[in-house]
Amino acid sequence: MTIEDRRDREKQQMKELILQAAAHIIVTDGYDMLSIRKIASQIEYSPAIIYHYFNNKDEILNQILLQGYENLMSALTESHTLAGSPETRLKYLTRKYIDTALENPDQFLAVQLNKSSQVQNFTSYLFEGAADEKPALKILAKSIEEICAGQNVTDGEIEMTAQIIAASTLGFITKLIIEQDISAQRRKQLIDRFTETVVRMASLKMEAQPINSVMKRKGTI
Amino acid sequence: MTIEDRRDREKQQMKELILQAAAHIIVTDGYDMLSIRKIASQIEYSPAIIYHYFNNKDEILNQILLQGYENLMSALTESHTLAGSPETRLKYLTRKYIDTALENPDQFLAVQLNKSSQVQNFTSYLFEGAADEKPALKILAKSIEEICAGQNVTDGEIEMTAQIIAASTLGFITKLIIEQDISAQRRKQLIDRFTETVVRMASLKMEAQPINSVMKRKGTI
Amino acid sequence: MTIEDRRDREKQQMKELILQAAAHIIVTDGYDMLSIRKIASQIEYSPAIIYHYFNNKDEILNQILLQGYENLMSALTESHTLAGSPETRLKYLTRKYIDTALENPDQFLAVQLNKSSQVQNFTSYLFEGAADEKPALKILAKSIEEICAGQNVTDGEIEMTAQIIAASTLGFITKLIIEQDISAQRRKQLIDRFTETVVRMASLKMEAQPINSVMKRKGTI
Amino acid sequence: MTIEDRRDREKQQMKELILQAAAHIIVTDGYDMLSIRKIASQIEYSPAIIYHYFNNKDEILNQILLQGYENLMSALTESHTLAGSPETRLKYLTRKYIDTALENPDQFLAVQLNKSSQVQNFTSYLFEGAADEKPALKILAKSIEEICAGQNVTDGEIEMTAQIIAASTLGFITKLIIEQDISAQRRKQLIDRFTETVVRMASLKMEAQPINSVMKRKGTI
DNA sequence: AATGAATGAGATTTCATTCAT
DNA sequence: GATGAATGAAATCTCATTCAT
Repeated sequence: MTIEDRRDREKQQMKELILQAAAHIIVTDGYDMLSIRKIASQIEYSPAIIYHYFNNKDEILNQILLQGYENLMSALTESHTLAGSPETRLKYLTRKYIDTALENPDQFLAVQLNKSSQVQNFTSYLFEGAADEKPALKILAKSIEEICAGQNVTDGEIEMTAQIIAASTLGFITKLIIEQDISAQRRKQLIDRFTETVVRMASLKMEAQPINSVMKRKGTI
Repeated sequence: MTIEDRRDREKQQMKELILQAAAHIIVTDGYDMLSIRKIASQIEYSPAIIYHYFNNKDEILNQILLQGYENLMSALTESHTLAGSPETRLKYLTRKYIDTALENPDQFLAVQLNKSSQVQNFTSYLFEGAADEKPALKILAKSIEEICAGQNVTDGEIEMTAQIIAASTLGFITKLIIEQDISAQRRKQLIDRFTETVVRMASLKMEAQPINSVMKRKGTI
Repeated sequence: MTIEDRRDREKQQMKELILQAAAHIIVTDGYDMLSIRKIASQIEYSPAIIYHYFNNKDEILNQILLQGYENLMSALTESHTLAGSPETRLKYLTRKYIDTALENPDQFLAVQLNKSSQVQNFTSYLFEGAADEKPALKILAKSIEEICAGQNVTDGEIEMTAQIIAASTLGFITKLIIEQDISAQRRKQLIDRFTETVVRMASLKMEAQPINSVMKRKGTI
Repeated sequence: MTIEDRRDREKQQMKELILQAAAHIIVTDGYDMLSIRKIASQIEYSPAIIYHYFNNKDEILNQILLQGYENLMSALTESHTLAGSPETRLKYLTRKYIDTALENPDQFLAVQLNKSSQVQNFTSYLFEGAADEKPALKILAKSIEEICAGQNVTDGEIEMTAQIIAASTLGFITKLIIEQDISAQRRKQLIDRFTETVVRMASLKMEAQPINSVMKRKGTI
C-alpha cells in the first residue's frame, strides 16, 4: 500500500500547489484574471497537466473558495471558547473574524460575494433557522444570547440580530478591502470602533433607557 | 429642429437600450461575463453598431455604474429633508436606501463593490474627513448628530459611526441580494430589524445605562 | 447652363477637398493608415458622403497618386526648357526633381513604389522604347544626348543611361525620405554630390578623355 | 535527448513554415495585407496555433526582415574577399547584391523600404560616419577607395560616394522588382549597364584624366 | 506523470460600404 | 447633397480544453 500512499500524497501535494498558485493569482491580479495558463506558468508546468488533477477551471475555483470558508470557520470556532465576559468575547470574535478575512482579502470577497448556489450552500445565513444550521452563526447567536441573558428575548430575535451583525461585519470588511488607500492607523481605529458597535447591536433591550435622553432632548419631559 | 430632436431621442433610446441590455447581462451572468457580443445579440443588432453609440466597452460600464450611483444619491438627498424625529428620519433614510438599492440589485453591487479607482472616487467613504466631502455620508452624519444632540460627541466619532453604519448597510444589502432564496416576508422582517439596529448603532452615548443591566447580570451590583 | 456649371464647380471643389484630406493623412500617418472614416472626420463630413464623389477608396487613392505624378512631371517639363550647358541643365533637372519629390515625400513614395498596373502605366520606364513614350524619360534622354553630342552613342545606350539615372535618383530620394534623422545640412551635401554624380553617369564615353571633351565643348580648350 | 531534438527540429520547421507563408503573402498581396489569418489559412492551420510559435504579428514580421537583411549581408561579405582589380570587384559586388536581392524581391523591398526605427537601425546608412558603422557600406567604401588610390580623395568623399552608390543601387533594384513586365533579357542588359555605371560613379577624380590613372594602375601604361 | 501541439470559440475593435431618409 | 444607422467581414489576440505521445 505504501506505493499507492506515496502516489496519493504526491497527488495531493500537486493539487495543493495548484490551488496555492491560483489563490495567489486571484489575490495579486484579481479574481477574473485567473486563467489556467497563468496557473501553469506560475507553477512552471504545462497547462495540460492541470487537467490531470482537476476536471476544469471551476473545480479549482470552488476548492479555493471552500478553503477560504473553512479558514474563516476555524478562526471562529477557535476563538469562541475563550474566557471573559460575553461582550469581551463578542468583541474578540468579531476582531478575529475581521483579521482572518483581511489576511486573504480577495479570497474572502471571492467567497462571501459569490452567488453560485454551490458556494451559497456554505455562506448563506439569512434564512430562518440559520442559527441552527450554520456553525458560525450559532457561535455568534450564543454570544448574543449570553449578553441578553435574563432579558425577555426570543430565539428568533437573537437569530436575526446575529444575522444582521454578520451581514454588517461582511459590509465593514468589504469596505476595508475595497478602499485601498486607508492607512493602517485609520483601519485600526475603524476596527476598534466597529467591534464596540457590534456589542451595541447585540444589546437588544437597551431601548428602555436611551429613549429618555431622546425625549428629554425633544422637550417631551 | 424636430428632425434633429427625433434623432437625438432615438439615439438616446438606443443608448438606453444598450445600457439596459448590459445591466441585464451583469445581473444574469455576472459582472465579468459582459461582452459587446452578448449585448449585441441581446438587442439583436450587430456588435459593430454598439461602437456607434459608445466608444468602447468601458464607456458602457462606466455609464452603468454612474447611473446606479446617481440613482442612489438622489434617493438619499430626497429623503433627508423629511420631518419627524431624527430617529424616524434615520430609519426612513436607511429604508429608502435599501429599497432603492434593491430596485437595481446587480447594478448596485456592480457599483459598490467596484475596486477601480475611477469608481472609488465616487463610492469611497472610509477615509478621515469623508463626511465633509461625500454628500451621502454627510446626510447620514447629520442624522446621527441630531440623535446625539446635547451629548458630548466629537465630529470624529460621528463620522466614524456614519461610516460604520454605511458599511454595515452595504453588507446587509449585499447579503439580501446575494442570498436569492429569501422570501419577501423574511426580507421585510430583516429590513425592519435592520433599520432599528441602525438607530441603536447611532445612539452613541447610551452605554451609560445598558451597562447597569450587564453589571446586574454579572452580579457586580 | 450656369446652374449646372456651379454644381460642377462645387462638386469639383468637394472632390479636391477630399483628395487633399486623404493626401494629408497619407503624409501624416502613413500610407496604410488612410481610411474613409479618417478622411471624413478630417473634412468634417460623414463617411457616407464621400461615396457620393468617389466610387470607393481605391478611386481616391488613384487620384492622389495621379496628382502626385502629374506634379512631378510638370516640375520636370518646366525645368528642361532652361538655358545653359547640358550638364548644368541636367543638374538642375535632377535637383528640381528631388526637390519636388521631397515636397510631398509620402505621396512620392506612394506613387513611385506602387505596383498596381494602373499606376505602373504611368510610372514604369525600364522597358525598351520607354524614352519615346515617357515624357520624363524623354527629357532626361535629351539631356544625356546633348552631353554626349559628337560621340558615337546609340539611342539605346542613351535610353538605358536615362533609365539607370532615373532609377538611381528614385533610390536616392527614397533613402532621403526613409531615413528621417538626417540633418538638413547633410541632406543638402548629399544632394549636391548626387547631382554631380548624375552628370558623371550621363557622360557615357568619358572613359577616353572625358573631361577634355567636356571642356572642349564648353570652349575651355 | 533525441526526442527533444526532434521536437526542436519540428518546432523550427514549423516556424520556418510560418515565416515562408508570411513572406509569400507579403510577396503576393503586399506588405500590409499580411494577417495572421492569411498565414494560418495558407499553412492550413488555425490562427491560434501561430501564437504558439510567435508571440505576436510583429515578431513574425521582424523575423522576416532580419532574415532578409542577414541574407543580403552575407552575400556581400562573402563576395568582397575576391581577387581581381578593384573595378572588377566592385562590379561583382554590385551584381551579387542585385542578384541576392532579386532572389527574394518582396522581402528585399519589405526590409529596405521599411521606415520603422527598429528596421532602420539596420538599414540606414546615409548619416555621416556610416562607413565606419555599417559593414556593408564599409565594404563598398573600401572598393571605392582602392579605385581612387593615389588620388587626393578624402574619407568623407569616399563615404558619400558609397552612400550614393548604395542608394542608387537600391533604386535600381526597386525598379527591377516593381516593373514586373521586363523580360529576362532586358533585365540582364540593364544590370550589365548598371554595374558599369557604378564603376563610373566610383571613379571620383576621373575629371582630370580618369582612364589614364586606371590604366596606369592596371599596368597598361 | 507530463507535455507540446492544436483547436474552436470568443474577446474587442476597425473598416469599407450600403441605405433609408 | 448629406447624414446617421447599420452591417458583415476582418483584424489581433486569449482562453479553456483535448489529445497523441
